[in-house]
Amino acid sequence: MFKKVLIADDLGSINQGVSSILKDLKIKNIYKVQYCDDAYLKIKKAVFDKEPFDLVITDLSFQADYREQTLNSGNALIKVLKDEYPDLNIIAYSVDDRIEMIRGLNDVGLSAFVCKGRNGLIELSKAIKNVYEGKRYFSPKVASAFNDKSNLEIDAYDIKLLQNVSKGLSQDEISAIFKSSGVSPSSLSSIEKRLNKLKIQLNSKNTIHLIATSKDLGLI
Amino acid sequence: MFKKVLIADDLGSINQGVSSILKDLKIKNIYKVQYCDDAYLKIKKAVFDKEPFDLVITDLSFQADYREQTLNSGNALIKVLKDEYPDLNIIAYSVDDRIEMIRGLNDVGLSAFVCKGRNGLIELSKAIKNVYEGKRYFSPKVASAFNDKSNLEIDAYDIKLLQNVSKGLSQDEISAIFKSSGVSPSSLSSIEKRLNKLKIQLNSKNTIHLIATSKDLGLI
DNA sequence: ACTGGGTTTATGGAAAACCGTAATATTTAG
DNA sequence: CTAAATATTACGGTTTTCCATAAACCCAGT
Repeated sequence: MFKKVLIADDLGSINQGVSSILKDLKIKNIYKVQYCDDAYLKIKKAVFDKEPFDLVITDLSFQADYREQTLNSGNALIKVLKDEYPDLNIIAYSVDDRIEMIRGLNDVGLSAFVCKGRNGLIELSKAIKNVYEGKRYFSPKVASAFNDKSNLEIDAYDIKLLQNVSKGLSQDEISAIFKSSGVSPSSLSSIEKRLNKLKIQLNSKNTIHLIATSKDLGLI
Repeated sequence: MFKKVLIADDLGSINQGVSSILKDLKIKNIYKVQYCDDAYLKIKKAVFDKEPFDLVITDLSFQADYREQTLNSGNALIKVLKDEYPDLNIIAYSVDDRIEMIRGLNDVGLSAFVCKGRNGLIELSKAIKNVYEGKRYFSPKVASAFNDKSNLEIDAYDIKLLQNVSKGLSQDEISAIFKSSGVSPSSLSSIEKRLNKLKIQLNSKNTIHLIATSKDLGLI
């Protein structure tokens, strides 16, 4: 198992149980930092000292405070690290699962992306094991953003539509609701078309299947 | 918040982060036991000493080993405890979410039932807070078994049916599959009828809604 | 063997979803 | 401003789901 791991997270009380997870995995050398710059420097120094980190687990969003920072987000940290140390294993561990946030990361060679909150710790543990075996891991919620060949662009409208469908409303009813609440497009035809697009993107056989996979992906 | 809590779980490495959860909640006196009998005795003694436990968190399944036990499951422990100390707060924390396993518990006055694995820790934390406020908490996966007025009798057949539906198969296709694999009933008509029954039980408007709620409940 | 009660299956009509195509708006580019 | 591209809406035909009713089957108990 990994021997030397760095955790970068601005929350002082490192999230529920991450430490215990690492301990369960028999990882002895655990280092924690609360700033991206610190993480970068610590990693750089470790390489210089010929005792590099095996694994870095980092949050994405770091609160800004009085300390002036060069790297002000996990994204930035990841990019610069992957640039300098392409072989370094990095796991993003974030509450943020918005497609926008994530998208910039899907080609930097992240080893894993785990969503906090949901299954967080269990998934993190699984992720670490996978990464140790040379595999990658992505939380179901965001797996599509990384794995899917199709750059699925699912926007707020799609989500709203899926939610309404999943509540058991007929496409006709949804059309009426959209019309009365000024959401566009609102015609039955457009709704059909949009659902079709989603079916193709999430390759689902029918609307039921679409809702099921949307649930699995955590889209709704 | 609760002051004195007992955790009963046969796994030596008390599950990922339960301790940290309790610490986060500022609970100071945490006791752990690995056998139901020990739990029972410890609770009895605490009452005798006039320092009773505020809360008991127990697993349901305990591995049998060389030690002869009077109480050999969390269910048994819970029942005997609730019998002697009706006001004691008990939270079941288990991987087991099978209806059969749970059913015996829905009238003993359990304070909460949290499923491990899923959201486990977050839910446990929420459950503890709820219980402290005098409310009860049940993981979505099993909520139906406790909350629903309707004794929903959803059997293996129903699950299989729902799974097939959620995979996007038409009722016709499912009928064909059931016929060829010797599952009964298999006619399209019976499948329709069964889905109707499920829709009523889970009060869903249509099949899509049914699948969505089944997903939410963790039935599939 | 007969009967009655349940379950499984069959049937038919209405509603909704499905799917392709075409018409109409709306936006974009030159 | 006009033409092209794109988005939205409309429409028709097919399939599937939905819903009610009825027939066939299975299985005790008499």
